[in-house]
Amino acid sequence: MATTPRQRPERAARPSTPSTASMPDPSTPGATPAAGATIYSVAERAGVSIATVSRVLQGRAVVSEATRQKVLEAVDALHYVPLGAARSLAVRHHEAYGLVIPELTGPYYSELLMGFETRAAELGQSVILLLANGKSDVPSAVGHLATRVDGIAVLGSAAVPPTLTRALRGRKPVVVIAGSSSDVPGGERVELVAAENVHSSEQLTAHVLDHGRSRLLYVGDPAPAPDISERYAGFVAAHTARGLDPAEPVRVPFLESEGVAVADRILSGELEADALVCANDELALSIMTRLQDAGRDVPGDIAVVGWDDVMTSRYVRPGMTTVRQPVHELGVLAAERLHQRVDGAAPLPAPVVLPTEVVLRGSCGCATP
Amino acid sequence: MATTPRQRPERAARPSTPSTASMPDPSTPGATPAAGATIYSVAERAGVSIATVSRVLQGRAVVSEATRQKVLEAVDALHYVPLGAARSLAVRHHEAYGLVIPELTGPYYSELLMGFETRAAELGQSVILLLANGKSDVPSAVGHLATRVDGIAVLGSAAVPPTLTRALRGRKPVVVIAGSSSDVPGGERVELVAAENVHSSEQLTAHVLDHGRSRLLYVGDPAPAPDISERYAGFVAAHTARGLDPAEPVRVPFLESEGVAVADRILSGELEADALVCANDELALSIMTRLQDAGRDVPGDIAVVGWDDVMTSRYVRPGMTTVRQPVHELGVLAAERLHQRVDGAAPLPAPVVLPTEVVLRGSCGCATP
DNA sequence: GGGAGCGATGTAAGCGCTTACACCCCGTCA
DNA sequence: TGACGGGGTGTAAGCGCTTACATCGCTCCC
Repeated sequence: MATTPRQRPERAARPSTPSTASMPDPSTPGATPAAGATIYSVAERAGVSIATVSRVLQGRAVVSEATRQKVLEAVDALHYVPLGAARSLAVRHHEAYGLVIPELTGPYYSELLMGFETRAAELGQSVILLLANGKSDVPSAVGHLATRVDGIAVLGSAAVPPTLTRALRGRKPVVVIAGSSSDVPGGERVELVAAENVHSSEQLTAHVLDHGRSRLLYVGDPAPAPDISERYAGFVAAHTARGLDPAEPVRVPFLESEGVAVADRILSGELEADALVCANDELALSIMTRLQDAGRDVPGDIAVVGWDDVMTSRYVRPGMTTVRQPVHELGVLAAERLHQRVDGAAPLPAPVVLPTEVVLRGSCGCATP
Repeated sequence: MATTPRQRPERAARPSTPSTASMPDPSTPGATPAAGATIYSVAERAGVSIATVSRVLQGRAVVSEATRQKVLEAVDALHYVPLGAARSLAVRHHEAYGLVIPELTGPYYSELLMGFETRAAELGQSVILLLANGKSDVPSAVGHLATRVDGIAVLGSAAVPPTLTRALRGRKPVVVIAGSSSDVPGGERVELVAAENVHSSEQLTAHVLDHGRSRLLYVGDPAPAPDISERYAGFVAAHTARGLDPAEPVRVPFLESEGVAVADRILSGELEADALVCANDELALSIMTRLQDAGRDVPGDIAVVGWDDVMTSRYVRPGMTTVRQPVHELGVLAAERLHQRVDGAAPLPAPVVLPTEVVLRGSCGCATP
């Protein structure tokens, strides 16, 4: 065998830890080295330089078939697993995108995440997930995330955007999902993707009005979430269009328990309505069930509609009338935009808005079950 | 200003790209550098060495308050975002764990993921998510994941385990969630965490039998998923314990549409039963709804029970009798174990099994709504 | 008054990759 | 027959951090 030049001539001998006799000597031939193999050990074993090993592994440079085989064998024999961090450092890309969402209850976030992950994976990017709820210091968590990704997608409702830009310092491309432009203060490197809200909410509200209902209540708090306030705007618009006076929203958090409370306020007469337009399906479902359990007829006595089209909305009777959002596509789009941006594309000047679809079932008064 | 020694004396001048005039000169004072600030620029601006900057940022070494302030100011002024990859390389830890699950439909995976992410975040670790379904080459995806994490948690049903160990080459700690020991071939660095299945399934089945039912069917395919086959084992055990003959499982995939098909086979008389023990709630719910829509009485004519206790199971009437699993805890536990293992702990020799809880509602024949 | 001791900081050696560039060896062609 | 070209490989310079170790002033105490 030709004298292989030391691959890393100056490399000091590993600081010899006063090794106990029980530690197997990594250099023992045949023994699996306790610590991971590196590109150096692979190169040495294959009798080539580290550059060649890298070329084989990256697969984007010409290497003779014989050499390739030698390298692959060495990789296999040594159980070589490359160190991603070293590659990232060298190529100056993390090859990962961050996704920040509040939590993962209900199908909305899951769908979004699946879309995002799927597209990211296709693009060869890993996904690092950050759940904002329950974190005491979200900005610093996002800051830490920024440390390890090439771009970040954030849900508008994640309560991050205001502080986000500061945390990121405009350093990385950011895509805000289902947020409003008001979330983008400096806004240079931030862009928006969202599902349509105002129009479909107006449409849904108009539909309920068409059923002859006149005292509609909007249930859910528009304040914190931009998409909810857009939906309320649609609710208002539908009223205004017919010269009606929209009621103030019934501001409650999006919790099943809150829905029950709202239903109780209706049952007690505190709240009066013949139709409820709810900010999401969870709310709508818990209200409807409570009303029914108390003997009220839905939609006979009171109509109830929701938003999101969760699975349960198909199963309850009457079926819940609601609005389906292209959530999966939203996730795909976010990943896609991030990729473009990392590739050097300029941020889109205007938000991308995906269309939604009103799903009519029985709870609004339609004849469908 | 004292002559600051060049921080990186030998550092060659950046290979001057034949820069077009349109590119702003990064060195222009006041201008935000186009490329990210590094620890060097921060050190230079603060008039200290990079070591000091690092110390301030890591916060675990004594630095005088004055110096700390100078550094923090520089960090702020330059919008410095550290490069995680460089840190990872230096500290020789990715500070991230991988989680491999099939997909994200239903609350099961979401809960698991939330538990995992929560605990991982507490431990200062990022979570890289990999959805196995839809990936054409899962082993290579897992291999790539292994490149960037210190340990991996995999769902037993993710169809990964058989190939997983090979992909990882025993290089990283692995925790298999809700898998069976048979998933662990070489098994050296792999350990298992799971929810109890056999006993609670036996208990649930016995409960249904106690309602006076005698012709029970098990719906769902035990073959691919270890947890499902354990549940079927419990079904069998309950029968055997009373000298009854358990029916062969009705092997169908876990899809709503399949549930509808099963219901149709019952309605047509092809399948005969007075109680259905379903592998999960999705199946149970779609079957029950279909039967009801066709005029059958549940539980009068036929009882239906599920597994998982999804949200819908609380909303349907009758409520779905089911089994609640400590899914969140499973996620927490997986992250916890991974952390221990990365810390040097030995793999647990025996699987950790968390208890589950039978939730009785009306669909089994109980008086509860 | 001159160490010893210590807090604060700087120096420099890596961490394990990627890749520009140099080089070598042959086959070709003028 | 020698210049040329090009495929295949090696050399070495980073990528941006962390951290062991060296250094530098001080204060403190004998």
